[in-house]
Amino acid sequence: MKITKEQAEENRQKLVATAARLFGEKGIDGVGVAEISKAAGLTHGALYAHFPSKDALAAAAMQFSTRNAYSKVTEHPVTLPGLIAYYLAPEQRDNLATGCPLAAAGSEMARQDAAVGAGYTAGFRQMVECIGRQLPAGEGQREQALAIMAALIGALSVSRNVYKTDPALANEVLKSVQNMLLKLS
Amino acid sequence: MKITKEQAEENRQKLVATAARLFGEKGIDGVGVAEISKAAGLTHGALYAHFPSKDALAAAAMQFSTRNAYSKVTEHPVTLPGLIAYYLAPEQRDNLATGCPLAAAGSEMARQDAAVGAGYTAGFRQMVECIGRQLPAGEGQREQALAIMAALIGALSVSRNVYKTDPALANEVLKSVQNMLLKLS
DNA sequence: TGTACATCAGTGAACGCGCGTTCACTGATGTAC
DNA sequence: TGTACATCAGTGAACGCGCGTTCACTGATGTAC
Repeated sequence: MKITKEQAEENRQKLVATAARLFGEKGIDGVGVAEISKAAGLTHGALYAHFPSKDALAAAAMQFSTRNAYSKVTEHPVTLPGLIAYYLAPEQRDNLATGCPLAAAGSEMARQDAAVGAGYTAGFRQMVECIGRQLPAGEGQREQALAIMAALIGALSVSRNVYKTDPALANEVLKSVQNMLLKLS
Repeated sequence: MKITKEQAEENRQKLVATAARLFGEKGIDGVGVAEISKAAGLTHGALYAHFPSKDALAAAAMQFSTRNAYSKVTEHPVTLPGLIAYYLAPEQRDNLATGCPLAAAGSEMARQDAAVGAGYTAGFRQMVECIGRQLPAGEGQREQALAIMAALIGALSVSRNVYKTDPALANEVLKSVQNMLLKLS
């Protein structure tokens, strides 16, 4: 049963958004095409009408996630302390689905399709530039922005990894990195 | 064909060491029991004579990895700048197999068996204490150690994720975090 | 020390299952006349 | 505007494959006598 072009485009976007959410929650290798399609209200066959493979969908989902995360960070007037506090809030840690995909990705990028890794890198660069704009111009500006972004990602990642075993430690990690980064700026 | 107790114990250790290496390289969900057993010179059936499940093996491998990483860091007299430089050397990034399991784990701990997560947390605590010992005693000692360890893990993780797409950026990340941490101490 | 036998680490075929992908088919949409 | 037909998004059964796990079996080891 063919449907309108508008409906088809809507379905495509639903697939990407659903995939982005589920990949964030369970990792790319942790969700199957059947689960994604079903959650988007379609069958897996339909997915292959829009994307040639799961890898292609993963690449689209990564772009979607990073664009989303970036616009969420920049939609309000940003200050660096505000950005750090927002990024390291416990709610960010507990919200894998729509949180920052750079932290959710863990180390699995190395094992993914090249296009997915490229999306990650592009998203990382964008965030680094955003942070750089909040720093005083000068020689160490870009370097400091890189270090801050890496520390933010590390804090969120570690906090998530220890959370199940030791929630108090997970909170300590977030707080510690936040204090370290605030002292720097 | 039964073998000596010594040989059996040796096989068990070989299984754990091989699993630790392969899990580090490809992630726990990225390697099968058949591949691990074969690489250890056994069949998958033998694995189940030593461990009740793949999860149990993963937990043993995580303990093995963290113990290994810790002793590698502490076997030489440690200074904080030396530890940071060692941890953030490009060789560390390129060596997934025997590198720090805390960084290799990415964010996949949340989806693993509780025992594996507990091993991660124990390893993290141990490293934090090791760093803390190099810091001046005082109120912020533990907090600073936590932040440094999280930043180290983030740097390595991000560097690995962007490496395939942009090796120069990957090196910049390591260097930036190293400089940031050295300035602190 | 020599013999009979129980133990159990290791083998390899088999299990059910979920994976990513393919494909013949459907039928409303969009188009050509 | 009305009719005939090509298009193609979506369906759902089927594919081969690798996964974690089970199990009947093997045979040298370790032990009891």
